[in-house]
Amino acid sequence: MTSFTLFDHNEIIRGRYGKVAALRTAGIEPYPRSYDVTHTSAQAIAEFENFEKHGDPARGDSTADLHGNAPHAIEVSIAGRIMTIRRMGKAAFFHLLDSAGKIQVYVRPDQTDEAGYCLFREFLDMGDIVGVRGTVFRTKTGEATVLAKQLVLLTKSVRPLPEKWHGLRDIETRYRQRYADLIMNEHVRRTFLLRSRMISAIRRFLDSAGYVEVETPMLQPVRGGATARPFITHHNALDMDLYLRIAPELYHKRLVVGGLEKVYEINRNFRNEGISTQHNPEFTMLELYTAYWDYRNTMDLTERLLESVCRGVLGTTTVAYQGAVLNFARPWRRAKILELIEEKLGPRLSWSDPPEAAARALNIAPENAAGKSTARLIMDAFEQRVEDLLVGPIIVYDFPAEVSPLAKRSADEPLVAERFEVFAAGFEIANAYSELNDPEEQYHRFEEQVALQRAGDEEAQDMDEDYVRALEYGMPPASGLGIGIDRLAMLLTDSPSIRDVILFPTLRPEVRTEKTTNSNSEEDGSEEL
RNA sequence: GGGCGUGUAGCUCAGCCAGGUAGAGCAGCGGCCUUUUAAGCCGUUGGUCGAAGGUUCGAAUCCUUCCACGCUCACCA
Repeated sequence: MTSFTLFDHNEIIRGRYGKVAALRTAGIEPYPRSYDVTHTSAQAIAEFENFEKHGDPARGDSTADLHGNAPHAIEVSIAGRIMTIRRMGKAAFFHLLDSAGKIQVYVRPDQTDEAGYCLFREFLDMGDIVGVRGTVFRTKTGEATVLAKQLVLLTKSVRPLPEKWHGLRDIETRYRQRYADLIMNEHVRRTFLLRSRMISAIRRFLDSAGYVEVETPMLQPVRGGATARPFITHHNALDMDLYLRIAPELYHKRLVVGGLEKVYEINRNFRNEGISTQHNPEFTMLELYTAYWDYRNTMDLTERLLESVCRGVLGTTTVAYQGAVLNFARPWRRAKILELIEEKLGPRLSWSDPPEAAARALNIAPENAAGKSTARLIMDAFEQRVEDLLVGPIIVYDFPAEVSPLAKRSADEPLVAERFEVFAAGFEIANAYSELNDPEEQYHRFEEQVALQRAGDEEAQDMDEDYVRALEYGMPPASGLGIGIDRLAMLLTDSPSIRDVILFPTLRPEVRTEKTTNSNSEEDGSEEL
């Protein structure tokens, strides 16, 4: 039996370890090194169906018959995990799962090699990974099936798969054991394949538009580029605290100063804030910057980019999300925040209204409005009462400069920043602006952030003197864009939670009740605060 | 952080309201079966009922606390 104890070894697992030992005794390696695969499941089926339709014109055609001995049958070598087994006395069918999907295999003693047949009879279980070489035929129920001529074990599985009909449902187990989730749930495999294709499509679009992909620091001495609470870590050799980045923005604009006129990065940001169906502590952002553009140009780019990604990934610009239908075909509606406030909530406001008047018009109780600026009051109302109503995609623009410390002010309205966000299905998927490149004004805006920090705002940004120094060299007019990759993936895969599009979402550590070991030496009664 | 909900066999779930020997299906194990599709048929093993306290003659069930997860509100992207 097994010589070690681990996790929750039960009767089934102990029995399977027994099989591993028995395999070795029988001279069969349970974990061999490699296998020569010629076809995926999908390729094998496609090739067979093509053969059925057209035959082999060069040599006369025949599909393999019941006994698999037609002269010119399609021969394949496939590999994958056994998902279901139907044993019928001496013969059996099983389904094999590989990266392309499932394919059925037929084993019978008069066709399968003796070693392979014996292996199947004596040792194989659901979950095992095997290699099959054989010919493709069609069963009497019409399924393209590989008649196994040779069958070999590639990896013995010792842990039983979840139930074959209901699959793995428990949400916590699905996130913690994503490997089991991926094995059992086809829609999960599809979701993550689509996410990967989506990111590829974005890279293709930007690469062909002349953007340079860059990598900028994750470990930052100064926090900036967004309003958010950071994670703090420590570097031992330098003996200094560092922030995990909340945004790469300030580094990208340094690169624009340096003459990289079109840059982008698709990478992780970290924000030490709440977790929800739309928030994971680490999440993936696309950020890009274009010299000589303002936010109008970036609006156009955003539309073209997302339309192209939808077409490339879904084959259409129409996206069905949780019952809503969105169309990403250009052009999208564009509306100012104040327009939408009036349209959805009624009052016609101006950024220069006194806060008391704005609060009154928005029906905000005086105790909730105390000390807040007009900009803050309007943004609160927008975020709480308008965003959810925006099916979109819609470009919402002209945000208050007060909440946009890195954005350029509007030429004709100094309280307003040239900034827009894209909303789709009620949540924000993009944020962009004309970049502030006046070093003196940037310095003063940082000073305002520092003042907010002193007043207790944990999300306010740091003064970044090196960034101001870079602006002093001169940054060309430029416009940047950030797109939340996870949220875009949610939209395109119709996923209700961000955790459905992140392979390993952040979870509390699993507490294991250890049945098999007794060495709880760390039991020291130390208390968490 | 607040509110609501969930946690029972490896997996999917009953049982809890109205306390009285812990159940089913799948998986496993032993049989039968050479074209099955959740294969079928016969037999059978498997559980500290999330954890710890309490009430009770007796707790999966009632009470308290704690843990994990989900939904939701607050905060954020």
